[in-house]
Amino acid sequence: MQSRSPASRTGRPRSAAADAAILAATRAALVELGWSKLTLGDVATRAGVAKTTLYRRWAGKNELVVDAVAELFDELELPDSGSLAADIEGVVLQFATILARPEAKSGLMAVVSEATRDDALRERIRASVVERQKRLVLAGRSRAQARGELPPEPDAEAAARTADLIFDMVAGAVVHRTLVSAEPADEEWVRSFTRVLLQGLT
Amino acid sequence: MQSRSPASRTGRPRSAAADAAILAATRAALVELGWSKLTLGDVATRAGVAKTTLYRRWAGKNELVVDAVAELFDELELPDSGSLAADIEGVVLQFATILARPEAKSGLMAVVSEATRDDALRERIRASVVERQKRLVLAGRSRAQARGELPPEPDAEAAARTADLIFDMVAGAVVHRTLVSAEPADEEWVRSFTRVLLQGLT
DNA sequence: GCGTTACGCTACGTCTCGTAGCGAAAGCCC
DNA sequence: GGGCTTTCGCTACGAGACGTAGCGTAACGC
Repeated sequence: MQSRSPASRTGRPRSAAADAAILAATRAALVELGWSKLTLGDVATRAGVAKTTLYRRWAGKNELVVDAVAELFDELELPDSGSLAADIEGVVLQFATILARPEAKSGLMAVVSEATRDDALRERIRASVVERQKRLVLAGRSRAQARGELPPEPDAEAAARTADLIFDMVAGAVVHRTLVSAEPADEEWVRSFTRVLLQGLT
Repeated sequence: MQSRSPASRTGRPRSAAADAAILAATRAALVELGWSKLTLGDVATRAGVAKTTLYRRWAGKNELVVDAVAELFDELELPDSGSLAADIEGVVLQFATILARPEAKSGLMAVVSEATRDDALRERIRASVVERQKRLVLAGRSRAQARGELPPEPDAEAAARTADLIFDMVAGAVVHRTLVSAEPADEEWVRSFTRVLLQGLT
């Protein structure tokens, strides 16, 4: 969602239902057609809105798909399973499950690819997907430090670097396993991965 | 390159120079235009061939870019630096350097995205990029095992699984760091990453 | 009711796609 | 050299998506 200018309190308000319908239609189109064959005209028809309405809210296909996919990851939550290993396994498995869905698979990588030449788009992805879910890493770590499973970081900067590294390793490995190797990131794989990661962090 | 039927020994042979020119033109177009704005007509013009010639050799944009990008990774080689940590750091840094190039960035992720709905394309990627470079993991490991830095695997199946896991972790982390986090995978980052990975494997 | 903004609809020029058809060129074999 | 086969360059084409403009209507706040 782009921040509409807060001064605009007059006139007909934008339909929130239309936003939801458009994003849902985008995901449905991603499932059926994939990124490359998805057209904005088709999305508009599915959502029951005019094509012009769609263009008034999003700059293009890229921004629309980022918003549609970002919602998928909001259902992630950190389980409170008592041990760091189980916490990581739980979150990684959830992440893998979401990423296995076709709308996430074909949508996410496509916009990441586009973002290599579009700074604004990359920032949009970072803010609405990555930074939003980094909370899981931070919460899991502080919980583990309270239990004494992880050593405290020497300073704030090092803590941020480590969190970034963990995020890159977790997200990267799951994405590569799922999309490139095209093998399921199932429980057995998650256990092996967690063991390597956890042993490396202590 | 698709395997032309070996029985066709008659007629005018295909120009090998044209193949090279097309792949080079594809990389140049990826640099200047990126994936989404790259058109096959433009590539043909750059390469100095007719558009029809291009369609006679490749099924479409996806296959062409896979071949063009795959060549980039052939320059990877395993340094013989004496220790496993230095070997890994060297390869990861090479990989990161290649991936930082714009033609690799925008091309690779785009075809991976397309491959989520195209089994043949995914297999093409796997064969010409992933499987081709997995040699580095295998060579590095056997060398480290000979030096006693890594324990021998119990059986062949477990060895293959571990190799796959390592590949997913290395490639995934570098890709995520470079493309999503959009931070350089420089020497400092590579050292941190290698430390975590290596400690997790022993 | 009045001003303002969002909406649906239609129409349009532009671009890329992928293919078809043609004559010419470049090899092999006799 | 002549014939056969396949590739090549070129042109042209219909199809489809893009993104925008213009218009009349609908929905809100004051």
